[in-house]
Amino acid sequence: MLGSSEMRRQLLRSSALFSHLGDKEADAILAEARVVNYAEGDHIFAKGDPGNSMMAVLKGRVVISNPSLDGRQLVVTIFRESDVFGEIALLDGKERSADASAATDCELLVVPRRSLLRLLGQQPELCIELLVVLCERLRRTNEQVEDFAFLDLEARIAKTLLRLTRDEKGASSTSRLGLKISQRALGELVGGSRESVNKHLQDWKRSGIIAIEKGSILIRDLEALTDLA
Amino acid sequence: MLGSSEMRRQLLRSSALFSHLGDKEADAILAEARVVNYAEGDHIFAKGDPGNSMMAVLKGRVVISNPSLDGRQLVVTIFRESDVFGEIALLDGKERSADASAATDCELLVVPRRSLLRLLGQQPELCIELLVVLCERLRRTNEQVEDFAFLDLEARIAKTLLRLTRDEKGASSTSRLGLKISQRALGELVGGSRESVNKHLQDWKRSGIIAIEKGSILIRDLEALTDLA
DNA sequence: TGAGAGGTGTGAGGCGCTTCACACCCGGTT
DNA sequence: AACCGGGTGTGAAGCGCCTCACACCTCTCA
Repeated sequence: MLGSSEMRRQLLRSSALFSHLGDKEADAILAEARVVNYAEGDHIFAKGDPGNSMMAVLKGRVVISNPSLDGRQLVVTIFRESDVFGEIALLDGKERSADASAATDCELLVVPRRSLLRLLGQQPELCIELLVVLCERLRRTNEQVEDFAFLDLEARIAKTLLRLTRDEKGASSTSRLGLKISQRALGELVGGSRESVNKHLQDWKRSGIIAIEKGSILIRDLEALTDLA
Repeated sequence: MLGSSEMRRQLLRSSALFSHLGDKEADAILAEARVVNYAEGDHIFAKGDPGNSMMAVLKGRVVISNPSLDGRQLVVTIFRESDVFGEIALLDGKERSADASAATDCELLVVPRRSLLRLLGQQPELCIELLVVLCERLRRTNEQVEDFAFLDLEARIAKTLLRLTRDEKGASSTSRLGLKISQRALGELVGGSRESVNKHLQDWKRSGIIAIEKGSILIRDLEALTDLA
């Protein structure tokens, strides 16, 4: 257990937000943060909950989604290792603005509101780092609004398909661009029905743009897909 | 001109973001900021421009909109006195993410990137203030995504109608809730066509929810409108 | 082995919204 | 006067997407 404290620092710094922290600051956060495990499907927090903590993903996937009155759902984002989420409610002290649940088994670092606020007051650098994270978030969300306003379902599917394969296979060296996702889940990502998603995928399969095998989607003509988006 | 420096500080502090600044800090910003005037309809910046400044609205209205390829437009927000905008591009140093133009004659305080960044590093309080502003922005944008995903055009019109009257007449004491806006502009706000907007307004007029006179929309049954949204 | 759950494929019908087309009204211009 | 541009009102046609309904496939579990 001797190396444990250094290991924990490394863990913390694997998140973009905390990557520039010195040992002292890292320890300050770690002293008050807890590591929590969730099993696939677990509820992490719900829209409307008081937001008194922020999370960093250490392992696994977390989906952020918005419930609608009639039971439908819109998946807003999927967070992975080294991402940080839940900052909004934490910063302004209001309610959580969306649901979060574990898409896979996962491990989260939970930072309580108080600790982080105190640290932000002392660490302008961390503060600026967080500003940048929020800016990125804002750009993505703005783009989402734009997409809903201007793009039809087909284009939105194409776009998110590309995005998903991009950051899924980011560093890995898979020769073929493949993607394993249920059509219902894809529908929730793009704000469409499962049936409509299926129909577009079938169209694309017929034109040779994609192939579907074993519940996985393979992209055969990346260029054509990019044109659609 | 003796009182000018104190007046200028007051001007700066009228923006929520800068309201807690001390004299020294206020002067530091003011020394490098310029006041610029725009006439109604003027272009302030365009999507894709390099973002090397941030603006605070001192007088007038600024519309932030997103252009689409086919010439349509979506109005994202309308900023007014004491609002701040353009922080995103400033903070991450990338391109402007939307168009900005003057909805009325207006007066803006333009803060250059360098000055603000330097100040942010020295002033944790300002930094946190800015974080809060960004959080609010994010919440609004998230809600917009939600609205596009779940609400039909009618509900979106109802909602923005309510919002517009709310913050238009915020402090003023107009007995009747009225609103002067062209139906085309309303369409751009809600992401719909001018014709569709008109048809819904006519429906509402027939049911006595609103009245239309002289190009102005009067809300007669606020409750009914709230139900629709 | 059979039942049930969850994912997939596909057609019919319907609703909401867009586009197009046109008519009307008003205020300003020449 | 005649004329224009901009805002408004309205109907017809069409398309995109949704819902509903149903068939099929595969995996898991009793």
